[in-house]
Amino acid sequence: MNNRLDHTFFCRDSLVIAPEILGKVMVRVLPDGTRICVPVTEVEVYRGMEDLACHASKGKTKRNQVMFGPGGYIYMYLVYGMHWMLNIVAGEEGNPEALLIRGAGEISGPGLVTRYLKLGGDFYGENLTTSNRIWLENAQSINRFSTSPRIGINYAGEPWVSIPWRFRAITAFV
DNA sequence: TTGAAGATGATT
DNA sequence: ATCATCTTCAAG
Repeated sequence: MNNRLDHTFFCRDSLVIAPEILGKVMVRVLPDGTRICVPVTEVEVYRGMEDLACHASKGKTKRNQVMFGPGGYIYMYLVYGMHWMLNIVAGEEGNPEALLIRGAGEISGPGLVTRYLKLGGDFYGENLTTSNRIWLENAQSINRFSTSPRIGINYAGEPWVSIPWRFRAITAFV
């Protein structure tokens, strides 16, 4: 009974994955063996070189290179000098897309999610389909969700600031 | 080598 | 509305 989501789930268009990943269960095993299981409740899609809000839009760099690989890997990065962001790489190899995890369980906010799950830079490049310390398990997806523009990306300009690529589970249905 | 700008969160 | 805090990347 292996319930873990595999590459067939992650190696698809991020816009297809986004609504489906809501409600899937993130499992984190701490060094002491403690297991934290929380459903994903909010994500944002960063999709391809043309998306000026996506870190991959300026080309491949040491920091964003994992996004250019196949889906199912973790892209971690630090913002504002203090908050680690957890992203799940999506799509086929060569197609830089990722889902920023903005909410999980009762936690709201991408920086708080990584703090709660004890995730940092050492998770950069982690393979979600084989890792023994973090993965996603299948569960019924949330079929009630809302979409809205992404947060904190005003620098990207139109149409990227307005495009509704933020997907939130409606709390009452989580 | 340097500097400006962040995919935020807590506080005023 | 402001600030903490520091890596990344592009410019010089």
